[in-house]
Amino acid sequence: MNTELSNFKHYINNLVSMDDSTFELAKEFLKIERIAKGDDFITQGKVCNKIAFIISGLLKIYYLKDGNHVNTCFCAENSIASSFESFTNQTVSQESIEALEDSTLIVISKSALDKLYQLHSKWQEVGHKMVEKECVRLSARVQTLGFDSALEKYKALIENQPHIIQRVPIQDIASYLGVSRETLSRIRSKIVKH
Amino acid sequence: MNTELSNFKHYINNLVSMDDSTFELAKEFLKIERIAKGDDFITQGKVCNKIAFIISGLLKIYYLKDGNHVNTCFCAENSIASSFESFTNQTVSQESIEALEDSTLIVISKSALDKLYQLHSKWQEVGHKMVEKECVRLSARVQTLGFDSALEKYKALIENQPHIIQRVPIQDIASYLGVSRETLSRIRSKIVKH
DNA sequence: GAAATTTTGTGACAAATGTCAATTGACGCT
DNA sequence: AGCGTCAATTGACATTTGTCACAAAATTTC
Repeated sequence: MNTELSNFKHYINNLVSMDDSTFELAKEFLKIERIAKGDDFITQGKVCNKIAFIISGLLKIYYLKDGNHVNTCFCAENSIASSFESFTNQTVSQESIEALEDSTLIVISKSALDKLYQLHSKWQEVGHKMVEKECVRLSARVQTLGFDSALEKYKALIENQPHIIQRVPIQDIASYLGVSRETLSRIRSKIVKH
Repeated sequence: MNTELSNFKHYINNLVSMDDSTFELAKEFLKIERIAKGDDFITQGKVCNKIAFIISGLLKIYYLKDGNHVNTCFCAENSIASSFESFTNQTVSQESIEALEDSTLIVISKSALDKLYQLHSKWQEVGHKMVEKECVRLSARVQTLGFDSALEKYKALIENQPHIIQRVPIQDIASYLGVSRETLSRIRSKIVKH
C-alpha cells in the first residue's frame, strides 16, 4: 500500500503543496481496487459514487451511440478516472469506464471525499484544482475534435499521449478521435511511408 | 447598479445558497463595464485578469486558426464570460472575447476574486461550482462536436440555446458548430422545407 | 432612398471521410 | 504446423462536407 500511496502523494503535491499530516487524513478513506482487463470500473446507468487514482494500468471512458462504443477518454497511470458529471451531481451516469489493461486503483467514495473536504480545506483545494485541470483538458479536446482534420487529430494524440498509440487497439483510438477505423488506418500508413 | 446586481444575485444563489451579508462582501469588488458591439472584452495575446457576469447583451469567445475566427462559445445575459485557462493560470490568452451586441457586464478582477475567496469560504464554493458547471458544458460540447453530424449539431444548438439562432449571424454559428457557412445554410433550408 | 457593403443562399465541383466487402496479418490453442 | 478468431489493412464506391464562384437579400452608410 505504501509504495502505491507515494505516487498518489506526488500527484496531489503537484496540484497543491500539502504537508504530510494533512495527507495522512486521507488514508482511512482510501481503498485499493483491482480491475481485470475488460471489466467495468463504472457502469452506465448507475450513479457513479467513486473516483479513482490509477496506480497502474489503463482505462477507457465511453458511452454508447447507436450501439457502438464512443470513447471519450483514456486514463493511464498517475491520473484520475471517474464519470465526472455523475460523480459531482450524483446523477445516473451516461458513460461506462472499462479496463483496457489489468489495473490497480486507489479509490475514494463520494461520501468519503465529502468528509475529507470537511476535515481540511486543503483537500477542498485539491478537488477544485482537479476540476480546473479537467476543464483545461476538455477545452483542448473541443478544439481538436471540433475543428481539426483527422490527420491533425491523430498527430495531436501522438504529441500529447504517445504511449496510448502503443497500448490501445486502433479501433478504440479511432473512436476516441471521432473517425472511422479505416480512415485512421489509412492515415497511419501515410505517416509511416514518410 | 442595484437592479443589475439582483440578476447576479439570482445567478449565485442558483449555484449555492448564500445569505445577504455574504453576498454584500462582493459589492466593493464589482465594477460595471459596457462593451459596444464589435469591441473586445478580452484580447488574445494578453493575460486575462477578469471575469464577467453578463447583465445584458451577447459575447462570443473565439480564437484564430489560419486567419479565421473559430468560435468556441457564445455567452448571453445571466451567464459568465472569461478566458478560463488564462484567468485561472494567469497565462497568455489564446482566445479573444468580442461583443456581438452592445453589452453590460459586472466585472471582477482576478486579484479581487482571490481576496473575496479569503473573506468567506462560501465564495470559494461559488468558484468551485462555476468551474464544475463549465466542465459539464464542455463535456456535452465534446460529444456533439466530435461525434455528431452537422445536422445533429445544429439541432442540438436549437435545443440548448434557441435564442442564439435569432441573434447571431449564420457565419458565426457555422464556426461555432465546426461546419462551413454554406453547409449550415443548406441544412437550414432543408429543415425549413420540412 | 440610392449606393456600397456585408451577409446569406445556391449551383458545380473537389476533397475528406464513411461504409461495405474482401484480404491479410497476428496470436493463441490444440 | 494447422486451425480458428479477432484485429488491421486495403480497394471500390457512397456520402458528407468543403471550396469557389456568383447571385440575391439584408444592412449600413451617406
